[in-house]
Amino acid sequence: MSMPRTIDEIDLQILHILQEKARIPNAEVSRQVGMAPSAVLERIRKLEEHGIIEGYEVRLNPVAFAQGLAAFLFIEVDPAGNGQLGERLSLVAGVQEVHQVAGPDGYLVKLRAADTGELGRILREEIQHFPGVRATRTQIVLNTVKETRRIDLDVQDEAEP
Amino acid sequence: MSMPRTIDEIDLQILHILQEKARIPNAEVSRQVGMAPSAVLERIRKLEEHGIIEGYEVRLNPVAFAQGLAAFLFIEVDPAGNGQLGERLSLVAGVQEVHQVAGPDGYLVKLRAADTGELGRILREEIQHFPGVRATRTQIVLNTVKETRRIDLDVQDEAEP
DNA sequence: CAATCAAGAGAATATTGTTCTGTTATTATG
DNA sequence: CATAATAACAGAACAATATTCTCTTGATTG
Repeated sequence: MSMPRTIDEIDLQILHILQEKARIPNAEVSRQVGMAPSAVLERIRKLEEHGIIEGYEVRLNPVAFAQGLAAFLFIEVDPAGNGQLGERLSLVAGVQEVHQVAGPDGYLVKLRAADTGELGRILREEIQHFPGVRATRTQIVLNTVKETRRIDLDVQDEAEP
Repeated sequence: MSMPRTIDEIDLQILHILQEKARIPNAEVSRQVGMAPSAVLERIRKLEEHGIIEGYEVRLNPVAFAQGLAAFLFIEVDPAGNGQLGERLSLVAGVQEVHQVAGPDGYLVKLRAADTGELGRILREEIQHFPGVRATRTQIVLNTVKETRRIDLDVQDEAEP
């Protein structure tokens, strides 16, 4: 039996194209990488099966949905930590990211709201009452220089998840 | 002259479908919202033209590209602020987000690296030498509970950008 | 009450997605 | 070694989709 092939140059080309514009037609990708559509399709399917491609997303303009304000919260937790806190935080309206972090211990939360009024309300009326929350530090985003999920496709090793 | 229509229920349905799975065929979207493909295509194009849809992205597994470690840096800046710092930070390998924040003033940076060794190297050999950097605080992500860019499509008002 | 325009249905056609088959190169395996 | 198994791909065939066009409708406006 032979191994299922690792990520090669052509895979990287395909992924690079998809990172630029994920809704591009398969036939167009084939043209750009110089292979038959069937071959490209097979590669993309394998990348999906192996969990290297996790999904495809549309990027929406937050301003158009009254979510123009971004903020990061650092939430310091009680020593007798509540295990459900992360889950509860992730359900709050506008919360896009919840990470458990070290140094110092706590949660880092990224959220979006319409304005500072709404942000304050969420903090005061929701998050600060969650059990396990000892203190919160809020950092409001004044200006976003970069915001992406792209991965540099040159420095890669491969490893199946 | 009549106005170019605001975001309505059908637009929200379409955007919701695309947020789930952006590479879904147009014809399938039409079926799900009960409209002709031509009509859905026109709507999607307008959403793109108006900047409500900003683009389509593939989501890759960071582990497959030796970017399994995530960290947030808070970078405190010199009072005599250097205007280029944000740009420089955004060019560092692995950096996915750079936000200028208030309270206290500085930059919040999200970056990915293979491991703590590489992270340390980036901090020591690159970021800490950038002019304008006074101090950095590093928070390493132990566990990510949620990480998305989706927007809740129910609480929306509409507003063209 | 036309004239104008946005919005969409439906048909026509260009293009693409997907499956299938055959070929080649590579790798196990007896 | 020989040969069986497998991965990877091209190319063709067909199914499905994307896209354009035309026509209709309903709303708005001068």
